[in-house]
Amino acid sequence: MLIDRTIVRDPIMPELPEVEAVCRRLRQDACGATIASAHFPRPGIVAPQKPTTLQRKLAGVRIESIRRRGKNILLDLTSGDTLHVHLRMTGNLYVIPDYRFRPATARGWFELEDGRGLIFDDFRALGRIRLHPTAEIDQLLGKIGLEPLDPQFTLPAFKALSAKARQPVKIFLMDQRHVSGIGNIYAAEALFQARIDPRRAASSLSKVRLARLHEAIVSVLTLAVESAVAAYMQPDLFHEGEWFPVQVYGREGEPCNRCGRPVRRIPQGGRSTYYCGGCQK
DNA sequence: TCGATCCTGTAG
DNA sequence: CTACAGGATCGA
Repeated sequence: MLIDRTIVRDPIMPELPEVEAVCRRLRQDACGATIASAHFPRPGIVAPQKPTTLQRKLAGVRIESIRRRGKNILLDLTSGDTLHVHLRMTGNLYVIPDYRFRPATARGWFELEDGRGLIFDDFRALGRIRLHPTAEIDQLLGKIGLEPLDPQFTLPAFKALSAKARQPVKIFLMDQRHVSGIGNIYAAEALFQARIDPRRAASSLSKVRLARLHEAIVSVLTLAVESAVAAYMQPDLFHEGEWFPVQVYGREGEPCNRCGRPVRRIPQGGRSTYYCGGCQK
């Protein structure tokens, strides 16, 4: 197999800002492109659908538009179907100049009519690709919550959601049924900015804290989208960088940038939560 | 609400 | 060797 060694794309750790950056790049590179053939060397990526079914339905179809919903990437096709891609932990989706020079970690790939390749790159192979009629997509994603950067994500809407949630607020933020697109990093960062203890029940937060958290979510994600897009739109080379000034995530034991006390790591819902016990109450 | 599961890789 | 990794789903 031919292996690409010139185009290096590190895993992008996809939460909302990174997925948004991928979508913007794809709109530039893949909108209007026609799929000549589809290939799924790892059938688990499309399960429970069959690779042969997708191959049949995708051949000769044009990509009309590209949307994002939470962490989901939606490619609307001229056939009336929508290709639904979820990057999970380590996935990436991008176009390369020649489909033959794809990386060994391409778990799904599409030969485009002009010879380029649309690559679903995911070394851990946890990501998913599905094909559904466009008309059914909204229903399939119906359980997904509000877009945190949409105008509908108002403080009253956020308040109404949190009032019903007995979960710790960190778990609540990562629950895609309430607000969509927030993952482990940005949940921790928003809570730090809002100075809220991640262990507190979402429904127990005061008006003032809720307002602070709402504002923190919007400002953290807005900054992260801008930085992620700027980094990802670079044409040739992309490396994961310090595009977001991380305050607590992954900084266990290091001094808090606000009060100097060591950042803590605790398990929550089977994941790590990072926070400062000194200034997050 | 927990743990297992899907995978591969790295750090300790 | 074990623990952990930014996600999501399933069953107990």
